Amino acid sequence: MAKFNFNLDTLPPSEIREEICSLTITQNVLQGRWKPLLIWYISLQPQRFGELTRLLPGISKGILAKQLKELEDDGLIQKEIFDELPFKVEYTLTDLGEQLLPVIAVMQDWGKKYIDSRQK
Amino acid sequence: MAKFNFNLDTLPPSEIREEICSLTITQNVLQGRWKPLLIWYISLQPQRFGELTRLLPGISKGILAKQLKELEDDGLIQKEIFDELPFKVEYTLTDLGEQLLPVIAVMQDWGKKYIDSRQK
DNA sequence: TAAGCTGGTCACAAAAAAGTGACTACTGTT
DNA sequence: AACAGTAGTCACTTTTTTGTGACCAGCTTA
Repeated sequence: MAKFNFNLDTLPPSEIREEICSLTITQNVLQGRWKPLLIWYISLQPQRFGELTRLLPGISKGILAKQLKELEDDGLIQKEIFDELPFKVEYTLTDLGEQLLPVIAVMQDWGKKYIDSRQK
Repeated sequence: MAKFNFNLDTLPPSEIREEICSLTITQNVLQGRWKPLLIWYISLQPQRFGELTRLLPGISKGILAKQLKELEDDGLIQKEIFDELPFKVEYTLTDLGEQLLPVIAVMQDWGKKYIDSRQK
């Protein structure tokens, strides 16, 4: 069953529907405990699978592989396999992934405001 | 057990830690299937409980009450009870909640880019 | 030869999130 | 008197997400 996230009985105007859809899409793409951090780390420099397990404490290989796969399927990151021995893999942001960086940046800005507001 | 989301054995520099923390805070505050939409609807105009159940198709009263409560506890929205009869309740954004609107806006911008990228 | 590195997959268990339906208590309408 | 609307709460079930530990195959180092 499709999730429209708006009421089909009293259909909102199309510009409202568009805002709801675009917001929900971004939310879904970022849904996952490690995804925002993964995108941010990969934006700093291309990252390898093993390096990400070291950067993120407590992440399991299973969920790391799964969330990387989902980010790849959503077109945010790409995977490059180097056939050197021992072989290695590098994850980098796609253009679409780069375009997501403003979202990460404003999230960080707001997080700092939140911390400030709690320290008063 | 606290979730630092960074590696305590090889502690990253403090400016990196700060970015990780602020990003994770914002992520946690927005975590919940309906929260971004709730914030957006409330930013359009003060909203009542019943109106929100009508705007959001399929949301249950239980989860709506829970997510509103969490947003209130996090200081993003405030609840005003009017003692008229029949009594009514209105939810509005706090200052901190208003400051979150840029996050919602860039999420919507990116969602539109994502839709465009998929239509090619 | 054994252990450690590379980057994973898989089945299962645990935890977290979300949904369901009944119930509350008050007022206004029919 | 019965039903609708106000805004919820509560116990329970279902669904989704995350974590756990074993396993794989090829290579390097001690």
